[in-house]
Amino acid sequence: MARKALRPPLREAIIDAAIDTLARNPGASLSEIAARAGVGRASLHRHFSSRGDLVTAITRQCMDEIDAVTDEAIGDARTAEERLSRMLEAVIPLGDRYHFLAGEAFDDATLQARHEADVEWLGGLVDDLKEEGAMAPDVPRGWAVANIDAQVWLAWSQIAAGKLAPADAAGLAFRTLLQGLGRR
Amino acid sequence: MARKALRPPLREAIIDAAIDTLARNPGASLSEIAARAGVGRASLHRHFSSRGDLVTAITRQCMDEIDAVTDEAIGDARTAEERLSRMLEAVIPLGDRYHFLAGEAFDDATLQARHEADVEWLGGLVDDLKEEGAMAPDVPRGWAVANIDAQVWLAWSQIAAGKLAPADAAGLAFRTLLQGLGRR
DNA sequence: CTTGATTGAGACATAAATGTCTCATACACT
DNA sequence: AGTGTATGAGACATTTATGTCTCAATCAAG
Repeated sequence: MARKALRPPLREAIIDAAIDTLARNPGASLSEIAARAGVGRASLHRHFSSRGDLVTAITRQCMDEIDAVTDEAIGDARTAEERLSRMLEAVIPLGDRYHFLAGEAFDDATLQARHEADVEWLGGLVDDLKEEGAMAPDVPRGWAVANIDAQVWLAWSQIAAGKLAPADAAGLAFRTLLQGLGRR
Repeated sequence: MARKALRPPLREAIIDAAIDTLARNPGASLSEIAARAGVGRASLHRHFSSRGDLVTAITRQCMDEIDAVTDEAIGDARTAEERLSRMLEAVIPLGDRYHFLAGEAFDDATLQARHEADVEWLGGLVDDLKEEGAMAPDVPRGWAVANIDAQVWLAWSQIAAGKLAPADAAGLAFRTLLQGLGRR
């Protein structure tokens, strides 16, 4: 036996290449993606019937990675503040793999629901932060959630542009979220 | 006389339509843009020889608007903090017209230079904020600049999504920048 | 070695966007 | 009314991306 799971490391290669390529250029062609994966374009179509299929697959893959990484990073955090900090440290380095998700319209209903669940998870974190007193209670929930997202992708893009040391990124994002750029 | 300047309000209509359309979907076709402008596709090509031409034109237009609006808003501001506040109030409402500029690769050298000048202007504002003590001196300049940009487009997108009242947006962005989301 | 499945290369048809062109119409100006 | 310009509609060729198909080569398992 041992068929389905072990045979094609090629599918993974294509997904990786697609993530890399589409992150740089969301409009990249399947030829580009196949070339980057070192794979014939026909073989790409053997694994993903359409472009939409591929996009759905990499979206799912990215969500899996993010969920896994954050779950693992947050495991032993005792406070919401700590959870936020750990989450930033874990997720920011993944920016180059998933920031293309921003603004992506989820045609797949499952992914749409999952994304909403992720947003809701962030909302819960915001609620907890407020309860702990780490976040001001009058900050709109949606604003806080959107800001957390924005800081993650901002930190990543600064790293990618060589303007920020990877080691400093998470701390800076954390501080900016909770204290802003102001003095003290 | 009175020829060149007064005749074609059509060029403006196309530019407006292009800004609207491309803001929603950066990959929109010229047909879509022409249709939204209520103009034949051929007429679009009479005013803009290529897609690149059009993009350059709307980029310039957006930059003009932003510069004009901020200059006017900032006129009588006495402190850097006040300049930041006024700038946010003035620019955020324009978000739907120019946020597509983010991540746009400037093929035109003039626009590239102009963009860099705008970034540098923001950098100067950051410097002044630090001198005034409104911003912590150890915040990296690039981080602060990127954050200001991010707050603008974040505020706009929250407004566009109906999650934030336009009247609250600038204040929230200002507060988030200087005090963060933290308590007090 | 033989068998079967997977791959790469490339041909092929289709669809869509782009840019050019023509022509009849509408409009502004005289 | 007469003239000239700008427009809208649409035909046209070109390019590019996409998806399907075929065929020979490769590779793994028996």
